Amino acid sequence: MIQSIAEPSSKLPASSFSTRERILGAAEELFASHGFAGASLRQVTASAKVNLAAVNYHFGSKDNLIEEVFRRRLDDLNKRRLLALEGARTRSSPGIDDVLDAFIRPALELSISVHGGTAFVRVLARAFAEHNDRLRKFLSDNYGHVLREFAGDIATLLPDLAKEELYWRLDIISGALTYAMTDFGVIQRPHGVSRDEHRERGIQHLIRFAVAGLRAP
Amino acid sequence: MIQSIAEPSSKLPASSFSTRERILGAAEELFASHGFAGASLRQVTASAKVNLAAVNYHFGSKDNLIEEVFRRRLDDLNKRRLLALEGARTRSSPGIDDVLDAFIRPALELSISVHGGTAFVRVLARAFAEHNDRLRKFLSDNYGHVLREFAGDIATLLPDLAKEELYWRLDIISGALTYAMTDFGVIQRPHGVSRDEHRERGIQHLIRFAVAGLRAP
DNA sequence: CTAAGATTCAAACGCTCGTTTGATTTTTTC
DNA sequence: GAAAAAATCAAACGAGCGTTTGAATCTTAG
Repeated sequence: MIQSIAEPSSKLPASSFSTRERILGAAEELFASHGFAGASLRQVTASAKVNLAAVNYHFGSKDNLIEEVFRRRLDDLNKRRLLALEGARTRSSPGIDDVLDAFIRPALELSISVHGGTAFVRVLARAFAEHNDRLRKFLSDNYGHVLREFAGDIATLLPDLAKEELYWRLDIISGALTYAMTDFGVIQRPHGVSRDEHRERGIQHLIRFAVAGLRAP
Repeated sequence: MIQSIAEPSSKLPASSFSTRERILGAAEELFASHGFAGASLRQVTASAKVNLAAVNYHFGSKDNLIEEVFRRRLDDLNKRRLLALEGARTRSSPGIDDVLDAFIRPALELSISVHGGTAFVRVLARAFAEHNDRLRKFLSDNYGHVLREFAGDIATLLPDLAKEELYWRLDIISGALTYAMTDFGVIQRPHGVSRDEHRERGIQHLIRFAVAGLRAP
């Protein structure tokens, strides 16, 4: 019979785990390059080298698979961001750049160090473009409290900045960060510079830019 | 017989013009909300109240229709941006904010004053998320020279800023601008503030943020 | 007015989509 | 090692996809 979908983390036989993970990895890659509607389950299962019916068996539907692709990465990203923020707080006198770094660096590390992370960041950017209400609510639930946490810390560091203004600027930074991490831009990667190095440079530029923007009069 | 697709601007009977425009408008709206793969030609033609075959008759294919949706708006946007830049140049002593305004304001005006402009901006954001090579080449062809024009002016205003750094920052601004204009963000529109007013405020914040970011040490 | 051309239309084409089914194989449990 | 449960599989389902066709209708020009 079909196993419970409601508790995906309940103890699963090791054999099924492999199939599940293979599907998630292939889906992440294909959603990144073709979009949610553009990537078919036949492409996904072929790439994952599993049977077509495995998706509906393990996830119930394509929509649930999409959601699971997000959950797997976002849970981890949020934990790392909050951990990095804790680290910045315990520093002697943390500056705005420290807080911003705690926000940006985990996303950078995800995008370069985690296998499949590059694809996931592109999936995330697609999610922003989707005005799909279900997806937005899901992201807001998994994302909103982290943003508020960071906003609180920056607010105490910039006491003269109006709350509304601060939220606007953090929102702009989020957009620019998403954009910067996905190689959307027109900037060509120079010869002799690796893809990871190129992205690292982009983030350095972004942090400098963002700090100055936050401090704007 | 089927008319030439190669010259869409050649004199067309007025009657066909109406059908063409209705298709473009409906496609723009549906591509914005469901994506290029997610919106079907049957949805488009139903929304436009034209026959299904009209799309292939007037545009040849779905891909050509997508391209035409971009061309219609981008030609105009680019003209307005370069015109605004000309205006800034003839000013007595134009500052960075004047140049940035010339870049951002036409996009803002498109998104609030032009019928369908809001939808188009969302379509544009989707195009960024698509790594579709054909689309990227098309956008680069229609967009690259304008970006270079603005970069040149800002470079003379910030002579100490390295070329590479400048291009990075302009790229970040482009991403943030696209993001800001599409209501991607998490900021809720306050009660009593119209949608247009809300977007106008966002742009004001963006310009202030961007000017400070460009001037970053 | 009439012939020619441009446009619209209903219908169908072959294809791929997400999902379901029921049998079969593998794994777990006692 | 046999019964139960979980997982995999090939095959098919109806639906929707982009595109094509050929006839019908409308518009234009001589």
